[in-house]
Amino acid sequence: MSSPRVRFAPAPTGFLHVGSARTALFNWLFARHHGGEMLLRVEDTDAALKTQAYVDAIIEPLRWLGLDWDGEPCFQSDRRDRHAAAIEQLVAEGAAYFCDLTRAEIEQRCAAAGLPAGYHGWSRDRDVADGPGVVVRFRCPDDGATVVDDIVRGRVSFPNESLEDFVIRRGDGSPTFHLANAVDDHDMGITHVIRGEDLLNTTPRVQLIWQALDLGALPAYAHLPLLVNAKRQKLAKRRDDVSLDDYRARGYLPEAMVNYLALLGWGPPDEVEIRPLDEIVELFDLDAVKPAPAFFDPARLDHINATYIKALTPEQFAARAEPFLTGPDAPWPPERYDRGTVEVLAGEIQQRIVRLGEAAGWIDWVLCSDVTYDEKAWHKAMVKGRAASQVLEAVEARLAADDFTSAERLESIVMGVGDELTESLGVRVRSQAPVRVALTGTGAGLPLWEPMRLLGRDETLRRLRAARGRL
RNA sequence: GCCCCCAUCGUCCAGCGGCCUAGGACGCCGGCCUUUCACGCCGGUAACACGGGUUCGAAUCCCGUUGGGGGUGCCA
Repeated sequence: MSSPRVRFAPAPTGFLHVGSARTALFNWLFARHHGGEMLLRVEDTDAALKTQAYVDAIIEPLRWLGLDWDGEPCFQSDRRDRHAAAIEQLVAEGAAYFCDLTRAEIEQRCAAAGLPAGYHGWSRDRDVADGPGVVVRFRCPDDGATVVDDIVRGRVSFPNESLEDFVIRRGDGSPTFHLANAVDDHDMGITHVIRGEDLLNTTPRVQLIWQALDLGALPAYAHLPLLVNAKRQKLAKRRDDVSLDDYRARGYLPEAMVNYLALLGWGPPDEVEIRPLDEIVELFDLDAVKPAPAFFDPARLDHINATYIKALTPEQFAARAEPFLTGPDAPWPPERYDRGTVEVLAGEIQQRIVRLGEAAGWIDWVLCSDVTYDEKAWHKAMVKGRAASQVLEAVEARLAADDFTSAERLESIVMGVGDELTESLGVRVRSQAPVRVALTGTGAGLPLWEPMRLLGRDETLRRLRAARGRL
């Protein structure tokens, strides 16, 4: 294939939808795989949508994902003159006509004529004059069929009689997206239109406009399977978790998100699913995309994200987790945060978290100055647990004599107390549980030894004494 | 209502007429490891929606049924 050119054409809606992100990704993968170009076109035919905030809401998530585009972003609203000229041409040639009917009037006419709801070409022969509030409608053929050749779906045929004369220019003079789409795709030299299946039904309209304008060869089309929720409905803003930025904020890694998104509707032939992007670029192609809708499965995303987090080096992890460990939501005073501490504990944290946002919950006891006891854990280890008081007393005494330079030694000291008490009392004594509750306030968490060394002798002893005093 | 799309384990993907006693991954269940929680490792569970064709042979091709979804705007 000779250097294709594709475009990602989102409508500015205030955020980037995961479904849009997947569309952007597939366009990008296709372009990169074939050494072509991907352009970014903001579909703001409704010019009110062209604000910097709306545009940033698209661009920033794309950058975060690592998807780049060629040239400057293009705005449909900047091309009003070109669209107006195309509309004028269609009217002049009789391919489109003016209409001044309101929705209510259209319904009345349907009812009066005993026809089902719809447009039925009501103004075709009314010779409406152009003016404020008057729309332009495209005259669709009454018979025959419009065929869409789709890379993912094959040939899809739409009977023209099922197409209504649709609006190509609104009452306020702005073009609708069908018109703008055809004109812009042509003018930008787009060779492949890759978008969601929800737009498949609009394609005959765009093609009809294309032909009426005599724009030459049509681009190839590929309609990607929809991303759906657990109930198999199209992912929607109102009911589903669809904002890409929200995923970022919770601590999903962009490379994990991209990897997961690539797997919805496509799979590598060798079945290796978690892999670097450059390999995906190499393996990806549109003819391997499946037509069936795909469930956006948070559990699978979690697994992939967790896998990527585990693969980070301690330094990388500490750097990437930092935004989640500093800032106003951090549970510890800012001056107690220390990246070095995170690096030392990174490996242990990485194997326990799914999202970066969970990191704080595993190390708060190391960075906070006070311990908050979980009462259930306290009861289990200190009240029901065997010989808690003796364990704490012995551990405290032996730790007082240690210099806290070796986590390994700290471990053997604490575990040794348990073993000795087990021996002398003749029952199994677990020394770790009461020490853990004393130091961390909870019954489960990171291995204690390295954090103890980091905490230092004074703080460790202070916490042990505090717990003993509470018994 | 009308138009369009879709149909392999619960989920995502492999399979593109014989290699299929249908493969991998997630999830789930069980075991091992472990003086916390996890990770890791091992094992198990589970699908070609149904009915007709075509063919020596069908998960793979065709038709129908059923089921699901999308569209049906002066949104995109």
